[in-house]
Amino acid sequence: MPANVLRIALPLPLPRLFDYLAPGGGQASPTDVGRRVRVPFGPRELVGVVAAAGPVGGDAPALREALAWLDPEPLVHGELLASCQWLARYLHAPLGEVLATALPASLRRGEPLPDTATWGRALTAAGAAAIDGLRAGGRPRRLAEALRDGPLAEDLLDDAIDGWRTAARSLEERGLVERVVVDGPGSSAAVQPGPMPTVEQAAALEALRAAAGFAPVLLEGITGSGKTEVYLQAIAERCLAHGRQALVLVPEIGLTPQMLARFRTRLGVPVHALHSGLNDGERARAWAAAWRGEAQVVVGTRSAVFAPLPNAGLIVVDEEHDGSYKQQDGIRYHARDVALVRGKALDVPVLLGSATPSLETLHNARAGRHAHLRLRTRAGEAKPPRVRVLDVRKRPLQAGLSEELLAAIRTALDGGGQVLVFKNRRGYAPVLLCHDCGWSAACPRCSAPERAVPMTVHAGGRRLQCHHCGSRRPVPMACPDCAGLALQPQGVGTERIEELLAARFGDVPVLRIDSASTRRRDGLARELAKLDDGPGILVGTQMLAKGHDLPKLVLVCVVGIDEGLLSADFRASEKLAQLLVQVSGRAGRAERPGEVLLQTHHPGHPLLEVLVHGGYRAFADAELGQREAAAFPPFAHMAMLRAEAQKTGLPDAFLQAAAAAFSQARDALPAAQSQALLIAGPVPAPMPRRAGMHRAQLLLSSPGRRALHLVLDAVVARLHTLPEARRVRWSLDVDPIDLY
DNA sequence: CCGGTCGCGTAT
DNA sequence: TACGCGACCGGG
Repeated sequence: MPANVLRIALPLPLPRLFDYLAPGGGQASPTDVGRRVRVPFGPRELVGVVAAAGPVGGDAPALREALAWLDPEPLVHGELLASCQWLARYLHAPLGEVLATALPASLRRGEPLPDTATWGRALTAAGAAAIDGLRAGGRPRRLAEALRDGPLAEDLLDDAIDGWRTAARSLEERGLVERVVVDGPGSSAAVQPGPMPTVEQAAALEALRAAAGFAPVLLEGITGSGKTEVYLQAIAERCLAHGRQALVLVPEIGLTPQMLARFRTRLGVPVHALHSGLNDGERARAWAAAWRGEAQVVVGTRSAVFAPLPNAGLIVVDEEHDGSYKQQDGIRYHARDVALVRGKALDVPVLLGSATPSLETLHNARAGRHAHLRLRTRAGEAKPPRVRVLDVRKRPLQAGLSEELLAAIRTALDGGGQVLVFKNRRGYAPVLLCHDCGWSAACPRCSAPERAVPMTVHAGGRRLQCHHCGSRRPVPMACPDCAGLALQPQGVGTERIEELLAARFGDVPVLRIDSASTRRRDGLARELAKLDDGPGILVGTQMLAKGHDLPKLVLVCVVGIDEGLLSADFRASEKLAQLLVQVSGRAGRAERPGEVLLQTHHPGHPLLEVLVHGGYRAFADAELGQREAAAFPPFAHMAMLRAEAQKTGLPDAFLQAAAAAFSQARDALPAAQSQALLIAGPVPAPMPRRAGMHRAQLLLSSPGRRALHLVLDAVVARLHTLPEARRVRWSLDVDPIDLY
């Protein structure tokens, strides 16, 4: 009988650890905790992380031996392992799955922690002498000239010269260029000084300076007030001056390049990016650089919250209200909340920045759990935009745009300005309707008998597309029901607005921004470059609400907010208010004040009234009052159990069994907690069918977190063993954002 | 989750 | 009598 075993977390949806003997007949020791191992698992092999090592109980089953160590020393250890363990408990998810989410793909697969040297190119002596001999304007010449002042990192060359690798290869063959190790990604020789802090920025920095150890801080600053300046200063003071690491989370890939560039030029140290635009190798390298403590500044999107920080000094969560921080599948963590947990474990301040803080964060600030710093004035000359609500009831609309709106666009363009038009519907038209018989195109995989899901018309009216499952087909020539030829696109999407604006304002560029154009690295920046400095129009969905500065933007038109005003989801108003404020903030960042037009059929809607006259704060106050009255988050804590299956009835059967288990666990609570904990459902999901699956859900809600988690603790392990669980795909979402 | 096995129904 | 598919099961 072995003295010690390895207790290993494996990436499986099974809520337990698996015991193995150490590889090669070696000893298992507590110092192995955090090392990855390759283990046999049934007929296959998996990569796991040692979660514990120690003696095993007397009647242990025959254990298998792990195959091989993958790390010479612990990889996920100390604070990072503890935070992952906390997260696994909080989400009621297996540790192995949390660790798999936390690790970059290549490390999850078992590859070694990569080398972190940054490679670049340098001119050889022969190369320096040969520059003038290279064909002027050619790529090799441009590359050689770029390297004239010294070696450059590969990622900087990526930014500077398209297709430089081919040119480099030919120059390398001729001995003119060589591959060398350089300083680090984007380390900039010349550090640009920042502007003088405003009075408010100085006050915020002073407050941050006073923070010792863990301190959650809400930095509420209107658009243009210079939150980023505060981040930069705080990083310089708290981290760089003391050789400590800063982690900066940003919402989306779209704004990462600009933010990175600013951090690089201002901080003068290597800034490591961690976002979805990187390939596996790049990601693992950035993670490794953080692990080794070499990366002083890590800027990344959601998953970067799992970057190891052996020498942490500060965590920043920019635009903390942003929905992209919540992972919506697999391990459903919220990066802002994980950042707070890590900040506490690391004993460093966590700076949550936003112009429109989430109600959760505002609530925490009011309860005194977070410090609350404000930036109320725009830095420099910039003036806040004028916001006007356009009542379009009974007005004629073209592609959903009123004459008044079109006139305002004309005026803005004539003044040399740029215009942004928002519409929260992609595609040409949201519905294809037969004018003869009333048939409309519905997605066969997402429609249920009780609820037809329309397919959206795309490609200028030639293609149908389902926004829920992605299926596509051509628009039929004739109506499938009555064979009539009167098929008409109904409603308005961004494509149709683009079509109208292009026809109406043929003298200026009209750019439609969609997910295709922004998917590529720097895609959005490239598209926006087409506008240049001249007048022009941008059309897009809310993805345009953030990112890239547009200094020439003088007019923002928001159309189609009426759906948001009427939505049943309790978070819809919060999201809409945040969107409207963020969008409005994009207008008039330069010397001229911008204008925002909100086109609506509900000009008197309380949300618009409060927002336009009182601003986001007034809205948030009112909304928090309503949430409290209705016992919704942040005044209640929720967990959503979702299930789906090909066969109808199975999700409901599973959730019925789960509801019974929850109800039993609830009865074991003290009476006060028991009565306050609500079990709602099972009910069909708001989309009862999606991509061919039948879906249902069960919602738990409790005023106290304690009671909710006691019940989850008691029940979740049992859910895995329910016979009904085997016949469905189910998931648990603690603190769900969307209740669908 | 994943791969393996078992049992049933239909094709041969 | 072969094989394809779904249901079910165990994994250390």
